[in-house]
Amino acid sequence: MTPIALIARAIHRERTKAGMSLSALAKQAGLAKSTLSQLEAGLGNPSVETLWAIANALGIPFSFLFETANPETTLIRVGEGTPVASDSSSFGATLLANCPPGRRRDIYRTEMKIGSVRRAEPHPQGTLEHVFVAAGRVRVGPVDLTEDLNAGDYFRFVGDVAHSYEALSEKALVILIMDSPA
Amino acid sequence: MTPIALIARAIHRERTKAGMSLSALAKQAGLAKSTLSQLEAGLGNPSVETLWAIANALGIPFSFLFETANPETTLIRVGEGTPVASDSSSFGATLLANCPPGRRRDIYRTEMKIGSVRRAEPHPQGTLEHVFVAAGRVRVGPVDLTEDLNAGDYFRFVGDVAHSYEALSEKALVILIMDSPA
DNA sequence: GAACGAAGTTCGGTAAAATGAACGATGGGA
DNA sequence: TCCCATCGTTCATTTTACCGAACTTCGTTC
Repeated sequence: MTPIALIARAIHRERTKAGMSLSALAKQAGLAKSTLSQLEAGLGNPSVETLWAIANALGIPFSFLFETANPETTLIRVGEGTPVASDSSSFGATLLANCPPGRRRDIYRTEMKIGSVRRAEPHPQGTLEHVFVAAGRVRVGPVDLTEDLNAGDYFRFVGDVAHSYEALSEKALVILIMDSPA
Repeated sequence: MTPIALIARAIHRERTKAGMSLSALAKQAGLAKSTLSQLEAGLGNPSVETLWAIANALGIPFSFLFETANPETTLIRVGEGTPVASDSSSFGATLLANCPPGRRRDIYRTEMKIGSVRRAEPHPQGTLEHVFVAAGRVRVGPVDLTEDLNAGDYFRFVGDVAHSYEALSEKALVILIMDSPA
């Protein structure tokens, strides 16, 4: 896979995922339409600055443009889960998720305020999302399978279907781990 | 951090790590020495093909050139970190750590009480520990480089040296992500 | 049906990235 | 000491990525 084809597809994928037109993205990124058009066509050979502008306009991390791209959910409430053996009673650990080979896990801190729902378009096939609520209350999950989580709860669900995030308390802080095929 | 400076450092870091001279890398990658020289100097604005050639010549995955990858410790306080742009002001996300290929990340929830220090023996070479404080205050890190963290803080450090965990508040809840070579 | 706006695709001009040769600096080896 | 290989940098030239405007489609509206 040539890197240009990779990026061409990534740009197109992320753009459509974001629901933006080519013209709109070009304007947002401060690029010429023609530039974007050629990039998505797999022609051209974009520079770093160009890619940076695109990633910014799309609201995605820079590295997303280079990604090649069990449908079960797991919910572990505070106090649930099997503890990992520890010598000290003042130190209890619970394994929430072990990492299968051939996967990558990107870690995000996400702050949410009450009143708006963030709908996320499906991520690439095989993506999992691990959500840990640090503070506040949130409602997250696949659109028809959302869970209400309190501080300390852990929830895992598939990210390759439409899903949503919503703060139920005034503010909420969650750790989001995007788990995708390597 | 401008992406060009990021890449400039990444190229230099990976090249020296590989023990290659600038000239040798240029020849191997099929680029002009001058091109590489300027790139490492933080001038220039490389194209994808140029970066691809460099990554290939270095024998590293393409994405390595975009990593913040200081294998040392990284501390991101609440409110710090470069946010991922979002259309919604009520939803802010920060990328704390992207996942390099060939690594596994196990996720733990850890509860700590005040009064005892947990000393951890070194883990296998190459292990990283990601610590996110959900509640309370903790002191963690390599024994001579501990950091005091408040709720919401994120801290990453190498786990292949002796390190310790200690709760500074009555209770503390942290998410621990053990990041080890696959 | 004509008129309009927004979609994405070509096409010359220009700023700039990549080249290749020349440069001074450094370090062995004969 | 001299020679010469190799290091990384600098500079004129060539190549090309990006821009802006013109163009083609495709829906929508009057």
